[in-house]
Amino acid sequence: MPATAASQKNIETILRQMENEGYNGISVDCVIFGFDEDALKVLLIKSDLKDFEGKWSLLGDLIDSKETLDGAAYRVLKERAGMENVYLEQVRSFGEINRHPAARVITVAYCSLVNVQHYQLTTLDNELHWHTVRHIGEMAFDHKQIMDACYEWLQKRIQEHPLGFSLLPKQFSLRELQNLYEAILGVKLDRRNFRKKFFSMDLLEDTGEYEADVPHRPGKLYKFNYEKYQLKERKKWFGIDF
Amino acid sequence: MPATAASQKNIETILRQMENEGYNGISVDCVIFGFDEDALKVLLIKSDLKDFEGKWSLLGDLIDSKETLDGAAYRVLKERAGMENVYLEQVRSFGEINRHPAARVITVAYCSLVNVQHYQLTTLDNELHWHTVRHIGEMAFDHKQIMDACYEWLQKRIQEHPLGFSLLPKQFSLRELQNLYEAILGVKLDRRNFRKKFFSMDLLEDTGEYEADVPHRPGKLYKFNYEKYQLKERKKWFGIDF
DNA sequence: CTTTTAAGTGTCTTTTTTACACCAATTCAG
DNA sequence: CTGAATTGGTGTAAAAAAGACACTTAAAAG
Repeated sequence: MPATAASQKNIETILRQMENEGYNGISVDCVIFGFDEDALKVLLIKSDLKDFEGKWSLLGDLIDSKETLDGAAYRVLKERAGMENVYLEQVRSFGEINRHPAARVITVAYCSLVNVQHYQLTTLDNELHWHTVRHIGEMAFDHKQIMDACYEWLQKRIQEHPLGFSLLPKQFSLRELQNLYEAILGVKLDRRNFRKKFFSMDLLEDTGEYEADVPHRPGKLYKFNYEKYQLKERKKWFGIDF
Repeated sequence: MPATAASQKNIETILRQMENEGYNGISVDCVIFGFDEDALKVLLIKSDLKDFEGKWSLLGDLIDSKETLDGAAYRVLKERAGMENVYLEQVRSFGEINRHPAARVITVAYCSLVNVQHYQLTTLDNELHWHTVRHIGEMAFDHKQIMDACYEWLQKRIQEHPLGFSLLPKQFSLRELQNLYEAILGVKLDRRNFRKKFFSMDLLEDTGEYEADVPHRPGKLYKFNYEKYQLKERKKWFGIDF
């Protein structure tokens, strides 16, 4: 039986047979971060393995031999969370020998950031939930370790690439943007310097509109100018520093 | 037949059988960069596959189900190049469906930097050679693409971590250090600013000795203070910029 | 109309980066 | 022995970026 994308029923059987034949399994695991109520969340699913009953795990599956790594990651996201049009990036692979109880499985971790509001989880998926990153304890497999690695990757990545805007509505206030960065980076930033920095990058476009339904002075709404960002040739800059 | 570390003779047979049974293979490939005569080199081996006769390839092998990813990478380096005590880092995985002609093989790329002088290749290994990175053309498999990705990774990595010192003798002049950075980054750097930057990091230790056998004024020799580097707590610094 | 909350703004200081030029030490060629 | 060639070693000024910091304004809630 090939190591194909398997239904959840027989995955343990497949893995055990694969193990007996001396093969390695390969899977992808998706770490989907979302942002809601000023806190960073991550999308987890109840583990379907007896060994990890009650524990939470990442969205993953074995890779089919007819799909690419990226393809498998997108498929998992669609099959297990109904998510499409999400931008995934590979973080790294994890290959400790006993990381999976049933067999030797090497996994490739993928990471993404989405707007929680854009992906209302169907109530059918009551095994699928957003968890506040700060409050997550033990997880199934080595998934805590994978999630931590992805979180560190994200903190670095978001400082160098405009990932954050996918977590915000199309139009957002600078407060929302700053809350997002503070939640992900885990620090407080100076409001004035934050604004100065973003305005100097010249990638935010004033929409002329204002926040509504806030119990205080409403802020201007901006949108991110992706075209301008694409045009800016990536600054190769050489700042040796360690 | 398990997907174990296989002798070169039957690797194609193993792969074909694995392919027939619907399994994915997993390999590691090592991109070993070295520095010699002011040029960046990479260690390549003649491909052992008929499909790629005469082409150069990275040092790689299938992963055994009883070894970790890192372990496999270190084993490959020892078995195929006789290298030990090398620091390897995982870069990322490559999983295009047809990247290997005999079967579906996903590979995890590892990267390192070594001092070419420390690893004289035995003349027995006349299939193993250092190649100037700038001059490399076509390679076997998707190994050119992997090497390019590792090269980009290296350029970024060396600006944030003191990888470069493993390519230099224990004691080195600032010119040697600068040549190294210029070779890897592919740019010319201002000599005075380069020196200022490195001295301000306070990680170079004056040995009191001087270069010898140079056809010009000899420079002071320094060594890198790894202890001091370890002590410096990693500066988590928040400089949003893209 | 008072309180609360966050929006919006500007300046000064410090740090970092960049640009740039001269004299000194050594080898080599003649 | 001398001059040419080559690289070592140094400092400063200007520009850019980062960091610290306080007050007025707009809206909502009571």
